[in-house]
Amino acid sequence: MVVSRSREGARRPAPGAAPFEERVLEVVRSLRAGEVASYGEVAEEAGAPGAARAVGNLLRRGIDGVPWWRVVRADGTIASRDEREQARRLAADGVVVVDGRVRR
DNA sequence: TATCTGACGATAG
DNA sequence: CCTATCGCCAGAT
Repeated sequence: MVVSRSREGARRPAPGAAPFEERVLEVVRSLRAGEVASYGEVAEEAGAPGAARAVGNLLRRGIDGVPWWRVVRADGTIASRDEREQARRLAADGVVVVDGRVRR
């Protein structure tokens, strides 16, 4: 039928779906010690492909109870305000960090 | 509704 | 390896 498909490609939150923020936090909380994901991967997992930047802005607010340090840039570099702290936490997780960059 | 802001990402030089 | 751009997104103004 015709209906107006103007916004056809737009990825709007499915009716009843948890808002962006909650979906993202859920993904981050699912990361276990030793696992590292990029902002882009988290965004995709959360059902918001391309929203990597928005993910960073969300974690930037500093939510507690969320392993924010397990999220790094796509190229493995650390991106938090306290790179030292993030590197320290990653190391505690057993992740190899060399020169501010996650080894893989 | 229009802009501005960034813990992003890909690309070109 | 580094800087400059440009595209994208959700939030805040």
